[in-house]
Amino acid sequence: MTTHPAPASATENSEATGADVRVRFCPSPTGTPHVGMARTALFNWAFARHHGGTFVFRIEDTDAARDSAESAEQLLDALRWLGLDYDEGPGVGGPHGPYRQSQRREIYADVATRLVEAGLVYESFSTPEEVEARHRAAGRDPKLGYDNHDRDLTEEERAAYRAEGREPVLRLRMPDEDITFVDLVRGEVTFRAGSVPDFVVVRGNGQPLYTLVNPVDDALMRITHVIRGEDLLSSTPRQIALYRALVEIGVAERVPVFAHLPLVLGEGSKKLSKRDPQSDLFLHRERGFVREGMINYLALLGWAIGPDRDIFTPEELVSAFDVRAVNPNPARWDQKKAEAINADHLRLLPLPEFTSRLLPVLREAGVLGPQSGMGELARLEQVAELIQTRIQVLAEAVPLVAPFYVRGAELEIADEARAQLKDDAGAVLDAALDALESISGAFPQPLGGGVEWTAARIEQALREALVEGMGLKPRFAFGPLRTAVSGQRISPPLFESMEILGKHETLERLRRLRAEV
RNA sequence: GGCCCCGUUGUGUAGUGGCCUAGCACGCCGCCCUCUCAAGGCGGUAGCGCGGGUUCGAAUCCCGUCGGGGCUACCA
Repeated sequence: MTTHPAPASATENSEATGADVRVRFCPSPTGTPHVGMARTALFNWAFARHHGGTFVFRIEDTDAARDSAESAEQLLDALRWLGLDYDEGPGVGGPHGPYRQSQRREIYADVATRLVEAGLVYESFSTPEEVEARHRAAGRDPKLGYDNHDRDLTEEERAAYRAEGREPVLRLRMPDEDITFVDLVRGEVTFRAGSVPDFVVVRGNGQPLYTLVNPVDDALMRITHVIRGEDLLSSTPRQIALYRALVEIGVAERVPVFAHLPLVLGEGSKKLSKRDPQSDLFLHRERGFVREGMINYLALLGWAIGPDRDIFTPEELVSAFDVRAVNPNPARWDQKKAEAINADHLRLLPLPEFTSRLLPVLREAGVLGPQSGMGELARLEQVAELIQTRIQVLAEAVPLVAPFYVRGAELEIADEARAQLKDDAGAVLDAALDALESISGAFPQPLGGGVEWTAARIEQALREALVEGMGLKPRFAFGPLRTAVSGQRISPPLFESMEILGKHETLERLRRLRAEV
């Protein structure tokens, strides 16, 4: 853990440390939610909640060509699923709204005008081709980027360009000095003077760009800490420069504190791409990640709660989270570890809760109908108890639970289960049938007693008949029964399954397989 | 190419000069338990990128080097 000193200057950096902390999550609605994005949201949320501060959600939909309403809807869905509640944002409002950038055009236009009037931003007419040509002519690398050529154009020169029909972009004049800031994750970071060219803040058509809009909104929304991905680290000097300009014209109070989170990598040390299915948050949800498991694993991508521990609840994350303790090195998405963490959380759920998490998954899979009666739900809880330690993600419950919700006659016997049957399968089934017939299938009596069809009783009878009676090894004795009862090679515990199914159903399944061998 | 970031077992991490013959978790391997599969228990595998320094002592500090990554738009 590295702890960095508090920022020195009050005007350059926020001193907020308590309830005055304000952070934001501000994705642009392009595509489906990404796990890296989810982690960024999570850390911002945890930081705000830890300090008792404010978590702002803002939608950066300034790119009409790529943004979509469906994507914005998915963002909301993702935050809702993870339980990352925000204090200000779309739907809940707040004192600094609106919280969709597409509704803030006038604000940006106004700020741009003031920036121009203050001489902090200037009109630039150069085309990329002209810039490159000048670099070549001067013997410089043509890929250097903008050359600050239009910084000091005279009124006449500008008029001449306009006469050609050119529409200028607006560029921010970068300061002629090193830009240094203290990153909460990385410590002091310095960008050399002159390494960042003057950049465009407003397009030729008057549309403001991210480079303007993002810091302007952060300033107006009084954001104190900017916590975001490392991919934005290199744009920080530009934002600081713009921030200083905003302070100068009275739009911003101060430059916020920055914290750049490590990237989330995919296989082979490349940034986890949106194309990679593992990056899709909803695919994991569909697989049966629960919110607690996803949050836990996401938090582990760059942060640790303690030396000998990695399972914790969202509440524990909030109370322990410290962005300064986030590791700066990139983290790889490890599906196996993610599922193992999720499995731990499944086991931590109280049985009734675990059962109700299973419900939508089973309905979606068609195992259960859209409506369930009391009896069906009661049985589900019994089955759930048997599988709670047997699955890592909810979707894995489907094949284990399905056999309990079909009638014996419709039970499909899987090939691999049938393949395990030996020559003695018929004899084993006969003996089992015989042994089980003698057990009463009576339902439990209210005052106790009458309960004979229990796992313990079933096991006892079967062991006597097959293991002791026929001299079979348990594994071979019960194999055919498992195939008959579940139709699967792998199933929840056999005797408990029989108990849940009841005597009638159990015997029917045994008889049915008996007839086929 | 330029600018910036990063470098502890396969993966995620603990580690802030002696507690480190480097801890934990996932993975993998083996054993135990066992009606299958899990869970659980026990054990094993594997790491400080490299080279110099500073120091009585370095994973920890410094320098260099190598490697990986990000950004380099009138996208965000």
